[in-house]
Amino acid sequence: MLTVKVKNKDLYLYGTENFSLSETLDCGQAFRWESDDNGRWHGVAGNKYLEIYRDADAVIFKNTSLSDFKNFWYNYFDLERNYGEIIKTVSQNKTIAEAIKFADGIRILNQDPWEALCSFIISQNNNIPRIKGIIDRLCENFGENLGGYYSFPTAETISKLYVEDLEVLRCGFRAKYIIDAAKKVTDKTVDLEALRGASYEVALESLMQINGVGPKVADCTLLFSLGHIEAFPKDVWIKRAMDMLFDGELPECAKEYAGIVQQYIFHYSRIKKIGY
DNA sequence: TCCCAGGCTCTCT
DNA sequence: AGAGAGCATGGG
Repeated sequence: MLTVKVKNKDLYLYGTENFSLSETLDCGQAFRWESDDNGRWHGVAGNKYLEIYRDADAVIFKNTSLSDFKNFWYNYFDLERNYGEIIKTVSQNKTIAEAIKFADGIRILNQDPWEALCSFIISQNNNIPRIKGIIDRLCENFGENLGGYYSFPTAETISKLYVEDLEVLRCGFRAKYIIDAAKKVTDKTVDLEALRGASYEVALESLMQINGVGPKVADCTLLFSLGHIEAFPKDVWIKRAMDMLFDGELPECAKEYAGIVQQYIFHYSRIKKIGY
């Protein structure tokens, strides 16, 4: 049972279960969060800067109003979803139960769809430090200055640019993909918001109209921003882990929650270095 | 230095 | 329809 208190402009959230900030914010689903030496996380989402950390019995949202929490962060951190129940269901499989022991506090973020799409286009054939650097430069050069931090630039803003304009990002061959995505999102060739209610198959096909968007990038967008938790992004780690642990096929009890289970297995496979 | 990074496109069978 | 090269860039 979640309860909330506001003290001195900060919001205290009590009663959270299965909510680890580090497991959630540092598992490769979002690229704009950093932690400091004290284990406090700070980042930008929804044009808002947030500092967030945990003390003995609360998750503390610094300088956050009740309305910002209710209208934005509650959904962003997927606090409505009962992860305990999902873990119970998918733990019918012993291997999944074992994997979850290593990170039972992962939550799937509900990010802005355009930001997720653009970020995962940048992520292809790339590594996390560089992905973060490119996204930082994207926001600093084309986002809005919100007072020491920058918003993620809108698709409309990017749609008006040329490949040469993106040279400051040093993102290589991905620049043309970013611009194609921005154009198709802006002119509603790909109507991102409409994909929330679309079937998984329709949504996947729609996203893959974009040059540079294949199954992996499309699945990440669907999972991390559009509420399609049945999406199952398949990267090199997951492919190896799936072959080793499940002979390539997800157990029946996990299929409804494939995307969430994917995160548990991804985390587990990297800790255990499965396939190496 | 050289290898590779949470892929995708293009080309060639 | 399946396999493999090439892609921009820079961190380790």
